Amino acid sequence: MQQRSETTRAHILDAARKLFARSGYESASVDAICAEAGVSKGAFYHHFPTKQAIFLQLLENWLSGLETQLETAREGTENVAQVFVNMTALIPGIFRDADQRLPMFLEFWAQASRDKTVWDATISPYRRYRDFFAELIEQGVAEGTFREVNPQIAAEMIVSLAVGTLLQGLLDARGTDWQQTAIESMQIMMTGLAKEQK
Amino acid sequence: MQQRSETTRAHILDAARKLFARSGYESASVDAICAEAGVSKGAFYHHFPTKQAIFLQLLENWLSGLETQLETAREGTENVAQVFVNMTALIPGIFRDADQRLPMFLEFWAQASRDKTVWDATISPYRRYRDFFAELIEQGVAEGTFREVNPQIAAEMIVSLAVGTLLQGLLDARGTDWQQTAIESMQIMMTGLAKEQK
DNA sequence: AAAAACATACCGTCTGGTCGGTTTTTCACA
DNA sequence: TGTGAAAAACCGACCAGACGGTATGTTTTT
Repeated sequence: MQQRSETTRAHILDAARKLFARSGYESASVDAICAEAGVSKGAFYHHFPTKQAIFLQLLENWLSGLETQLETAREGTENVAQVFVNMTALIPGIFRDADQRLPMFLEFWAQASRDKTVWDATISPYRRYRDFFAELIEQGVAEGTFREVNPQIAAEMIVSLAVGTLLQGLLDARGTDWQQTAIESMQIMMTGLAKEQK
Repeated sequence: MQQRSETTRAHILDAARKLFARSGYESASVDAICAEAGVSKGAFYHHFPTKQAIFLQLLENWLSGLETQLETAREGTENVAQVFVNMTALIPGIFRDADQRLPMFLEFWAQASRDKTVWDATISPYRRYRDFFAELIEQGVAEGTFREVNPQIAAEMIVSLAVGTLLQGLLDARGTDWQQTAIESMQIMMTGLAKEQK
């Protein structure tokens, strides 16, 4: 069986995620990752060709996980309002993970703006998120829930709001109740998008 | 006169800004910065005690510049709507600068989440931005322009939207007209905040 | 026994920072 | 205004250590 191999690989990935989050991509040395994982350098380079490869693997894992969560929120719903209610329920979990992952996320983006390989790996899931929300808005417009807004732009606005709120939550963790801010921001935005005001 | 000294210092700062943006904080070596600036390593360490010091100086310069721009947008205005109109006019300039500065900005935030010194330098100007918008919202509520929203939360929403839009504009530069998105997002948000709907 | 998984010693390179020396600027005083 | 010495500005060779990656050997699984 290849069980030992898979365990080792998982240990390395986990250690890398921890160290990237703690000290950043450049500062987290391969040696340190190996030490944290309790394996040798030989094992590391047996599983991953370069340091960047493990970085890309972590990126892939995280982004596809997020996508799954989003699609789950839409599953089985018939109107748009219901989807956004479901998404509100996701917020605590997202914030819980964020502390661990966001510093790494910032590095992803910083690297993506310079490195074509990282950019490719980042941009396609990101565009899928955007399209996901654009479809949702379009559906809402068709349903009569939303005004006749441009779905692409509204989708970009949603992503901006999400990213911006997460980043502020990361930076100023103990200053505010960021979950509350996320929910209320979403409500203000929904009011701005809604067709009929009460 | 200390003119030579000041010129050298300016050269170093400018070279550092360029290289940090191009290759990132860690990858931009002191040697490379010196070469770009056309000075020696001795000159570098005569003006800045460490590599991090120059990083902090650039952060300070940028953030205080942004603050000045914001305050200019408020100057001489009497109602809140006017301020936001003025701010809209700032958008093209901000986006023009962003390409050069945002990768570095991402690094600032990534570092701020780990390094107390960088965090301190980042958080206080950031809080001033937030308070600036909170005051603005409060004024709008008092004027009767806005609904009775929580000014702090609305301010956080504005900053989130700004940061998120800029980041997307950086990442997906050629995919959308981001200035247009920024303006329309702002309008949607204003509609959500406004007291009376047309 | 073949192959996959893992260990370890090692290498060339690059890094931030130092240090002793040289050049340029400043300024008190003649 | 000229001058000379102190101070500031600048130079560039050098260092100790850390880094990503490799090469070769050993253990474990198939």
